[in-house]
Amino acid sequence: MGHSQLEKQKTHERIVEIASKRLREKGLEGVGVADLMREAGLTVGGFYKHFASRDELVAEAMQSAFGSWEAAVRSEGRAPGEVPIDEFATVYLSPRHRDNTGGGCPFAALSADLARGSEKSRAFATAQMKINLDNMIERMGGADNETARRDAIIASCVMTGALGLARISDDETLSNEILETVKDFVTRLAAK
Amino acid sequence: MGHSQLEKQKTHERIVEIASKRLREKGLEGVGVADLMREAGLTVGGFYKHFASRDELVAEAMQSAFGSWEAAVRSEGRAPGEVPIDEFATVYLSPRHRDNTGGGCPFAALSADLARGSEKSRAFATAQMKINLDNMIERMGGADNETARRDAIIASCVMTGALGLARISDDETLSNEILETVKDFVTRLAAK
DNA sequence: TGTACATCAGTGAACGCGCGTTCACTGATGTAC
DNA sequence: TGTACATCAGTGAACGCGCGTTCACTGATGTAC
Repeated sequence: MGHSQLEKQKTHERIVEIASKRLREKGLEGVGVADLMREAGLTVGGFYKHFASRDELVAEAMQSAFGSWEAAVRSEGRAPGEVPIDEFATVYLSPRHRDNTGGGCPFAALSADLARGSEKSRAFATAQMKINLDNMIERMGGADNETARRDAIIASCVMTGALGLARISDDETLSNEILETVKDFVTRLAAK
Repeated sequence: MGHSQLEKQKTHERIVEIASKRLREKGLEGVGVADLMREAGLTVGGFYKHFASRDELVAEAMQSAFGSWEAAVRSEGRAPGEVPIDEFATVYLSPRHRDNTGGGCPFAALSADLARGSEKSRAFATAQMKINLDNMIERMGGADNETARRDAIIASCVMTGALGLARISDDETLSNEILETVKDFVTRLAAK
């Protein structure tokens, strides 16, 4: 196997990316080091050439998840204010997102894990939450709009809540109804 | 130690109650059998005089959590329609509830765990969700009110979502703002 | 350009610990006479 | 009422497995001459 710096870095990123996905799917304690390395096409032992401990990977994977989420939210490099709210709500509240926990919103996927996380990871999650809230405020008409902050909070809560409940329901009709109802609501909230 | 049927049943219920609380706090995989037994004042071995496996306890604890939650929602034996929505929202979105994950709403505490649960536990959770949704519809003006169902879905999503985000935030000002904002919103939604 | 050596990403077996589960045992209670 | 026996909730040590971590080793690549 080659071991140029570039190759090592690529391997590192591959492991983080896989972890970022699987940890959202199975929870922060739900996937083993060996499983992740196998999925990356490697064996267990090599793990510690990249991370001092499993915890360190979890931290990096969380950062990666939030980072790529924030990037996705700004879809195609547009500023959040330029992304129409109904476009955002349609994607967020789609069956596609509901069925793609691993590639989706980390707040919805990990909320309980984040709430009981270490001081450090809660601080990080809170900072990310503020960034995403600001994005939402932009979408709701900007900081100078009087009710924008209030509406942004409400929209953030309904949307994460809807995704959570829609993922629990094994009755797909109900699951879809939740997504649709909330999508319409958020769209109307922003149009008002 | 005595072992009348009554005493055994009481011990059984004590273990379930403790599990119901701790599992909501730490997640369905977050607490060990030995820890639970110790908290109940017993030793590990006795566990299997009450449950065939850890999974069986988890199932019972989930039923208990949802059961007592539904009972709490009907507070003081009143029908849900008799519980004013602002009273319900005030309790649900209180700092007290936020800080009491173990004694609180199982949907908010366990949403990720429920979403990736077994077929059986998802079916159970979905059934409970429908019951709680019906309760919320009652509170929103009853099934004959045209928009009651829609508003009940929205209220359920904002409230669970708000609790989730408020629990993540280590910035208490933001956490409280989320709770307050959503409480006002739900109250207004119902008054309309 | 070619050769010897150093580096280090990756290997895979082994270790140690925690945790779910098992098991032989205890001793208090209930029952039979 | 008193005595012998059966039952069984609870005990605590032991077992086995999974998983995070360690370690001696490999072999391909980069570097020095």
